[in-house]
Amino acid sequence: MARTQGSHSDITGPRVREAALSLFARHGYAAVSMRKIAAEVGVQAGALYNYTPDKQSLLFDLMNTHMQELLASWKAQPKRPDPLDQLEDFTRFHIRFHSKRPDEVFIAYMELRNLSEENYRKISALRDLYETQIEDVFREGIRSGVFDVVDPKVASMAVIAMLTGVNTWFREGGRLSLPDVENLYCDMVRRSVSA
Amino acid sequence: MARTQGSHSDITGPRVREAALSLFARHGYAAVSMRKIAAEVGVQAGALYNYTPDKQSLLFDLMNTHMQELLASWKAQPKRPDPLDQLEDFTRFHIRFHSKRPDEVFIAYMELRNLSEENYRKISALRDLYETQIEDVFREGIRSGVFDVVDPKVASMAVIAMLTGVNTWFREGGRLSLPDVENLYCDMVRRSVSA
DNA sequence: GTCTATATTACGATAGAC
DNA sequence: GTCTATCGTAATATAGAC
Repeated sequence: MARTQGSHSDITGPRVREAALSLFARHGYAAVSMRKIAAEVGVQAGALYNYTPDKQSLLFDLMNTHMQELLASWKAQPKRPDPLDQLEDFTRFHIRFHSKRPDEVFIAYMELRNLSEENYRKISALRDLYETQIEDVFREGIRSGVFDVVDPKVASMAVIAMLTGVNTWFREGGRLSLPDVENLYCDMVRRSVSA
Repeated sequence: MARTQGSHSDITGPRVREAALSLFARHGYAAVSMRKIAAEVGVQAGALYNYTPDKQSLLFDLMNTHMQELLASWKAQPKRPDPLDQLEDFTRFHIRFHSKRPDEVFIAYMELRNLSEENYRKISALRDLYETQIEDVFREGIRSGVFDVVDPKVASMAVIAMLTGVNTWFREGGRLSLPDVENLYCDMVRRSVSA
């Protein structure tokens, strides 16, 4: 782990972010010191400040990058016309995207309160934007009559909570494969809101 | 807040727990110092150690009490014979119990990683016990044919995640009353698993 | 039972040498 | 770009006076 002197700006930068991601996810932002991040990277604590102005920015960058990628990924998906298909697509997308990034997801949900006020507002806005993606699907499906949903906002929160919960128990190589899980949740989600 | 000297063992004890509960929920276990808890109670930091051997025990006590009360409360409920009714009862119970204790719930979900290994095992066992309560309902309903559920374990995790998610957005006095929310979730939960 | 005082350790961040 | 060294602050926990 320990290294002697040398210049590695192009390598160290990403490694700082990776180390922070992993340590924040495992122990929590408040419990992880800059010294520990530095030790994981293999540099001294002072060297980290070549890559981030402070610890708070490190946290914000991780959460912001995650949320931006989440939104961009969803918007890049081909959109099928039937709201029932859109709901299935969202379900599979959400499970797949989140299961591939357990650390990012964990941080995005657990460390909101450790953001500065301004940073919190920015991340919250991105979360709201993501929630309206599925909310809009519900509204469209209510209008067209394929969904029997009284409150699209509540339905959105319920479905997202249910899907995000997969990350708390699913492990690759366990009893169920990821496609198995996707199919089970597609079934439950569709039935919970179908007319 | 600050007080002069005096003996208040019967009052201070609960106040220490209350202060820790509120502060841990708002800022996170790792971000809250014993000094801040003491300040909230109105004593000096050293005085806290009359009521807890250390900070870790304070966290464990809060989580353990919460989980014990959760299990005892559910088991004290009258049990109706039909699994469909049991599912509705569980849904209403879970939402009601959790919405009344937002701080305890928040800590129970967010601070697992700050428990010592031994304490983590104890809390985990209590969580498993709670999860099997609804899992057993599903198994019974599958046998009797009222549920169409392929995997009762997955269905349990899905339903619990969905219900616990209510705490992230529901606020008393908002657009919806708690009975409104209960009804909406009862509907979704029942339909997601019914034959 | 609570206080003051303190031992010991660690924190985030910065300065200046190389 | 990274190092060593350090500033100023705050952490958990304990000791002994009242």
